Amino acid sequence: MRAVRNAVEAVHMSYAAMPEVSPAVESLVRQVIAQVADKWTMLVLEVLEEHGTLRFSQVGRLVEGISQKMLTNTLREMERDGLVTRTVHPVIPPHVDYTLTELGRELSAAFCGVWLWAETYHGQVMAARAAFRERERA
Amino acid sequence: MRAVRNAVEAVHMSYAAMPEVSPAVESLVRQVIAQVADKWTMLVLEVLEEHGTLRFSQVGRLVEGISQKMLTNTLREMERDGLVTRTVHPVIPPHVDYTLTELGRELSAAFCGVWLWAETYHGQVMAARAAFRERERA
DNA sequence: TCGCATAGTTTCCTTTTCGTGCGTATGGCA
DNA sequence: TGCCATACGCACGAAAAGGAAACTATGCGA
Repeated sequence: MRAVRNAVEAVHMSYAAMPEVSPAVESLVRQVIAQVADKWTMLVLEVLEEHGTLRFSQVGRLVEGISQKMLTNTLREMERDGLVTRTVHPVIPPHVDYTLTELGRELSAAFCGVWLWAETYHGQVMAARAAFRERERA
Repeated sequence: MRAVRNAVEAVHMSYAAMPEVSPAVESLVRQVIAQVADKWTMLVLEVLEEHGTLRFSQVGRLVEGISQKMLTNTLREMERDGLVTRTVHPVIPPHVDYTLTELGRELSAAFCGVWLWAETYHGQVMAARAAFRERERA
């Protein structure tokens, strides 16, 4: 949080001088972040942002590596948190659509920075890992 | 990835027309993201960004809720990935400092968007959850 | 001489996570 | 008369995550 304020206000002010966020809000935010920063959530968010409305199995194919169970769980949680809307067409065989809500699209945009970072620096991360392995072999 | 390109280029172009990232790079990026989006990593990143250089136990106190074991693991992984530098002062009792690298600071900045999102919208998330509980009680 | 401080490591144990496989409803197709 | 397709829910078990506590080394102060 305070890190966020830093970036937003773009200043080097004394930390002690900054207004404190209430601990309750702080813990809520942490909780929300911990859930939302989940690996599958991020990936589902991305494919929905990319492709718009998708069916259950389409998401499953696009995310790749996710099991049906985790796909169900992830989509449920995202629906619960208001990130996606779930539309059931009561036909047989079943047909269910998922779409990002405005909240979901905002979150996806917020994650862009992280995706960019990963794209930009994953080479450096790999290099760091190689160097680390070298060092610890001694 | 393509979502990132979208944001960066700020266009509504056909997805098919966009240059594809190689699957190898794609999977690397996913792997890096999955590791880096870890709950403890994010929190450690935040306190180090806030406070600059910190000792092991200082990080432990500031992160709050983390066990010694997880703190060790998290810091090791972050060092391995080149996010922090670890400086050992060979004295007794031991004294070890941790500082964000440039890479770590960049990542921290990239996460700012997510922190901001959480701060801005956690109320809406809570509301969505309450509404969801209502709905499923039927 | 006792024990405290520091940054871990290691062991043991519990909890959580996750994959796999099976069941389900039913209209349409062979 | 089967059997497939779709979007799950459920149960079992393996694997991993994670917490608690003990143990390390050792100079210094009481």
